[in-house]
Amino acid sequence: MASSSYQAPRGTRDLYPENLAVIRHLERTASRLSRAFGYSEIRPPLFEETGLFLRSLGETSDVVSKEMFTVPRRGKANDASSSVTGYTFRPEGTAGVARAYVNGGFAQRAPLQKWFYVGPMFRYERPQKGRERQFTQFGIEAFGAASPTLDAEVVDLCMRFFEEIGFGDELEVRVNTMGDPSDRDRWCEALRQFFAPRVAARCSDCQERFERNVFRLLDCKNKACQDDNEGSPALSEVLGVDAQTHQTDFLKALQALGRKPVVDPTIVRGLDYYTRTVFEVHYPQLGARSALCGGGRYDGLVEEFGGPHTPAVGFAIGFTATELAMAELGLDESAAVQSIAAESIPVAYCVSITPDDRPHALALAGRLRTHLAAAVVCDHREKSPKAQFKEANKLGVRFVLVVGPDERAAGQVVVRDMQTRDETRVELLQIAAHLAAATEA
RNA sequence: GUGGACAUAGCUCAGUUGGUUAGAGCACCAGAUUGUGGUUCUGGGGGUCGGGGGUUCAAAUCCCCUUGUCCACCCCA
Repeated sequence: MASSSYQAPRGTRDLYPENLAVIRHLERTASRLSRAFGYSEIRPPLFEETGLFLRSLGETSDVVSKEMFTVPRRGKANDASSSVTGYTFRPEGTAGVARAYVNGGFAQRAPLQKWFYVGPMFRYERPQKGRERQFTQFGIEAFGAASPTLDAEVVDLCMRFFEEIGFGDELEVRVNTMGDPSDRDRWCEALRQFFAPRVAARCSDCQERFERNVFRLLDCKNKACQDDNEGSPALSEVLGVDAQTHQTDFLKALQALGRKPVVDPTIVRGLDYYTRTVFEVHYPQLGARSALCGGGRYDGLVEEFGGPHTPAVGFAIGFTATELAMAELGLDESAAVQSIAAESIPVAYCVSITPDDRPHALALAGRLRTHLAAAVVCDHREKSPKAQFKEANKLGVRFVLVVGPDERAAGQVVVRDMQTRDETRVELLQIAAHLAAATEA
């Protein structure tokens, strides 16, 4: 189908100029909002030692067990003195950022760090609606504070992001707690004891989950399995006092911020590092892939990476699903997006009448570029004057500058305003000032 | 990894029970008397009908294989 025999790798897409305005809007909003909340940008590498992700995400997680883009280490592959077996393109941002936090010595010299990042992530998955092998995430990570008010502020920042993009009441924040590690261990044990005698009667997926991650038995969509969940031990039964207090204070703080979270016990994040607060933001109309954002607290991760015990909380927003939701709500054509698209429209097109005029039109464009903020272009395809006007119109250019034999003889240029169709003759030396003034008005 | 649908021009798609040089709209390029745009009119370029094999006098159309895409499951942003 394509004229080229090469195609973009499965699960990736080319972002052409015409599609980039929406993405830029998301990037700029992320950056502006993060700074407003006191977060600074961090850029860790796009790939890390494979072991980093094994350690942080958990070897049984789907991400690690079947979705990693990994390249083997070259040369010293058999070097037993090195623990590095290979490198993996980051499937998520938290692990790399936490590693950078430890390596930078922040835990000792300035424990409180609030960081954000925007960039590509990679997962070797079967692509489908809202899911790609290379996708972009905007994430924030706040280290060094254990207070539930920080959890609430993080959720607020997340919601503010969507509000700035133009979302309204369509979004839903769902929150839950995973407890502290000891709570989770107790809960896990209780669940295993509860389900061990009955797992054989459940669906094949659940048999898998029982071995891999018992928590997931709880959100199985199979009706029979849901019924079977009746009477299973709840985390709240084994939740420690500290984690419990954290959760109630977190909810209070959210209310103080005017947020109305839905407490949803089925939110059990798939990654090992979460503790206490977990949350997701959903756009329910999106169906299968309705989660736009996932996040939570991970108080043990920094320690896991060799740093001192450091509480931390963060989230990641996926642009792919966000773009889909935006398109559904018409937000991809918002004034903000259109104004970004307009940035790449040239302000002027220098038309040459005869072949002899071409070098002069080219030179005029060149001179104007140093004086004007917006782009100035001219023809390079030997088009007729009429065709040049057509192209200028197609580009949406505001002014056409006509360079012909008459104008050259007079040391002037005809400036045509494509909106009003007014034409005025302007001295060569005053064109930049003329255009600047006309653009202001 | 499992299942389903689809694959014709740059894009969106027609193509009747297999039958002559495969079409439309949009886009692109060029014209419609003298140096000027958005409408209209005329003309033009562009397709190994995803690829390979088979059935047939004849295949875009039927069969097999292959590659790719989309959708869903698992799981996740």
